[in-house]
Amino acid sequence: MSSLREVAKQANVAVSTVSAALNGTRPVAAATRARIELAAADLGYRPNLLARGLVSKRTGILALLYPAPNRGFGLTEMQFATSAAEAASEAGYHLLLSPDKSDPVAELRHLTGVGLIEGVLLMEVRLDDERVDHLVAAGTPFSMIGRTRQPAGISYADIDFAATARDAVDHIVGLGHRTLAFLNHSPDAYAALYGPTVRCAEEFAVAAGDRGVEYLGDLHADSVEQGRAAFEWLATNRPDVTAVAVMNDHAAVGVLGAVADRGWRVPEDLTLLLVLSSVEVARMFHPRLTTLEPPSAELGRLGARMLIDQLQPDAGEGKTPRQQLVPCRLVVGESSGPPRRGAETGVPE
Amino acid sequence: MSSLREVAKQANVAVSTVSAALNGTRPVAAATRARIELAAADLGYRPNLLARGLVSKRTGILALLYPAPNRGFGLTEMQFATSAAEAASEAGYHLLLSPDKSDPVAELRHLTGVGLIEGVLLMEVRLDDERVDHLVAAGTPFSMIGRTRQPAGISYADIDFAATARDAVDHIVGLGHRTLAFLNHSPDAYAALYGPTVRCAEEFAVAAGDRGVEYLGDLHADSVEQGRAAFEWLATNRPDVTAVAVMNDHAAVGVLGAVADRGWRVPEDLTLLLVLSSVEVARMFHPRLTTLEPPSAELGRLGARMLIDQLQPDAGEGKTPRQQLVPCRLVVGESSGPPRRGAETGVPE
DNA sequence: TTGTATGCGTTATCAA
DNA sequence: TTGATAACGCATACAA
Repeated sequence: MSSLREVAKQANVAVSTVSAALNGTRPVAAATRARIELAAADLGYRPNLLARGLVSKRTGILALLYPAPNRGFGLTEMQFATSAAEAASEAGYHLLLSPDKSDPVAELRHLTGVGLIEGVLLMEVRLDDERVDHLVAAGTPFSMIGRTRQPAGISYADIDFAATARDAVDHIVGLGHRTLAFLNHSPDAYAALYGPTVRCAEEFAVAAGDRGVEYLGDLHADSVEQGRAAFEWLATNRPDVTAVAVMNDHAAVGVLGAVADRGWRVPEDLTLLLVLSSVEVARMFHPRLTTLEPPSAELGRLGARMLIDQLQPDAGEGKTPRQQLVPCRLVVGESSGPPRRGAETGVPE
Repeated sequence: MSSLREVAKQANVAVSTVSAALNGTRPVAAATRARIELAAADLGYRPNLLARGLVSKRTGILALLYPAPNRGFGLTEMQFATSAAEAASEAGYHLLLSPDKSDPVAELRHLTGVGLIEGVLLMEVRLDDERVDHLVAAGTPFSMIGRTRQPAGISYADIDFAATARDAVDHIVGLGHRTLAFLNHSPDAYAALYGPTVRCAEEFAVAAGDRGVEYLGDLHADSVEQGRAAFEWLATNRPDVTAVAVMNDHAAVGVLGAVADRGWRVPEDLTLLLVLSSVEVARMFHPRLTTLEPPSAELGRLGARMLIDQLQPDAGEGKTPRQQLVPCRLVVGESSGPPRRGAETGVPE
C-alpha cells in the first residue's frame, strides 16, 4: 500500500536512493541505509510488482501449462503442480495455473503477449509438441516436465525410464521370473505420442532383453474391463507368464479381478507390478501392490528450478540447458513373489 | 509487444482514443473505431496487464490459497484447483497457485501487498480460520470453498452435508438396514476444526435420527491399520451393525481386509459406503464401493465465479454474498446390499 | 554518496 | 467526438 515515495519522505532521502538501498543496486551509506530500512519496515513497505515489472520486464510470474484434465489428471500431475509452486515460491516466484484447452499456442501467445509471464513450465510434454516449437520460436524461456523426442538444447526434468525398467526387471528376475508381460496404455492418438507411454514400453523391452527375460509387449488396457480381458488373454494364450507390469491403475483392478475369478492368487500365482503409480494408490489394493513410484514432487521442483535459473540475469546467454533424469522408486508391496511352480508347462507353440 | 502508442500512430489517432475504442469506455465514431481495430489486429496488439493493473488496480489475477499438501492432497482437492482455474480462465482471469506453508496470513499480506492479486479463493477452510479473519479485516475480496462456523456475509460454495447424509441414510434404509456406523477422520487438531469432518458426523447423526436408524459415531480411522482395528472392534462389540460409512479411503481398505479375515463378505455381510470419495477411487476397490462423490469440480467453478462476480465494478457495495450448497452424488457400487440375516442376534447389553 | 529526471504502457481527466 | 496530459510505482542513466 505504501509507496517508495512515502518511504523516501519518511527517511528524508530521494526515491532513487530508497530503491537502491532496498535492491542493493548501488552503494548506499550505511547510515542512510539504516534509516531507509527502518522507514520501510515501519510503513510495511512492499514493492509493487506491477510497477517493477513494467519497467524491468521481470514480473516474477511463471506459467504452468497443463492439459485440460480430459485425460485423467491424477495425483501425479497434481504433485508436479504443487511442488513446482512450492519451489517457485521459495525462490520468490509465483506460479500461474494455465489450463490449455483447445488451442495451447494461442493461450501461450496470450500469456506472453500481455507481459504477465516471465517463463513457462510445460507439463505433459508429448514426443512432438507444438507448444515447444512455439516457445522456441518465440524465444520465451521455458522448461519441461517430461521431454520431446529431440530435446537437445532445452531444459527438462523427466523420469529415467531406462533405470526404472532395469530396477523393475531386476526385481522380478531376483524373484526368479523368466517372463514379463507389459500392459501399456491403449494406443489412442494421445498415448501414441505421450512420452511415458512410449518410453516405458521401449525401456522395459530393452531391460528384459538385457536380463534374458522374455518380454510380452503389445498388450494394452486403460480400464477395468480391458485389464480383465488382457489377463484372460494371457492366461489362455501364455500361461507361462508369471509377472505382469501395468501402467494404468484401473487396468490393475481388472487384472486382479480376473486373477481371482480364475481361482489364482497374487502373488502366489502371479506377480503384479504397478508402473508410474504412487504408493498412495498401490496401497488401496489388496494385496498392497508393488509399484514404481514416479518422482513427481522432485520433477516438479526440478522443472521450476531449471526455469528460474534460466531467468537469472547473470545466467547469460551461453547457459547450458540442464537436463535431468530421475528414476522411479521401487516400492515392494505384497504382490511380488517367486513364480508359481510349473509355470513352464502349458507353453503353447 | 506492440504498444497502444504504435496502434495510435498506425491509425492516426491519439492513444486515449485507442484505449477508449478498445475498451468501449467512451463513445468513438464508428469509422475511427474501425480504423483502430484494424490497426490493432494488424499489429497483434495485446494490452499490457501490468500497465493496466498499475493504474486501474485491476490485474485479473486471483490467488488460490491451499494448504501445503502434507495432509493428503487428493483427487478432490485437485479438482477444485483445476476447475477453478478453468472457470477463471473462461472469465478472462488468471489463477495463481499459492501454497500456504507456515504462515498463511503473512503469505496473504504479501500477495495483496505487492498489488498482484485482485481477490482470493480459499481452499480447505476450517471452522475457525485465521485467513478469513485477516481477509475480512483487510477488505480483500474473497470467497471460500468450504465455510467457517459463522460464514454470514461471506461468499462460499460448500458441500450440502445435510442432504448428502440424508441420501446416504435413505440409501441404506431402503436396503433394510437399521444401524449405521460412521468412521470419521482421526480426531487430531486438524480434523477437530475441519469442516467436512465435523459437519459430516453431525449430519449423519441427524439423518440417522430422522429415519430411526441407530447411529454409531465416535469411531475414527485414517489408515489401513486403524480401519482394520475399527471394524474388529465393531464386529466384537456391535455385531448388530450392518452398514458402515467411511471418510478415509485407506481406512476402507483396512475395513475390507478385516471383513475378509473374519470370513465375511461385502455386501452380503456388511454394506460399506465411502464418504466424500470420487468414483475414480471407489472403482479401485473390489468390490467396487458405493460412494458419495463430492461435487469438487462444481464447487471449484462456483467459488471462482462468486469471487469474480464480486470483482465486477457494477457489483456495487450493496452486493449480497452468494452462498451455495451442493450435495454429493450417491454412486451405488457393489458394496451395497440388504443387511445380513440374523444380524439382530448377538447384540450386547 | 545522493538527487533529478525520464520512461515503462495504461487509464482517466480534462480541454478542445 | 477526439487529443493532450497527468498519474500509477518503480528502475535507471545521468548529474551533482
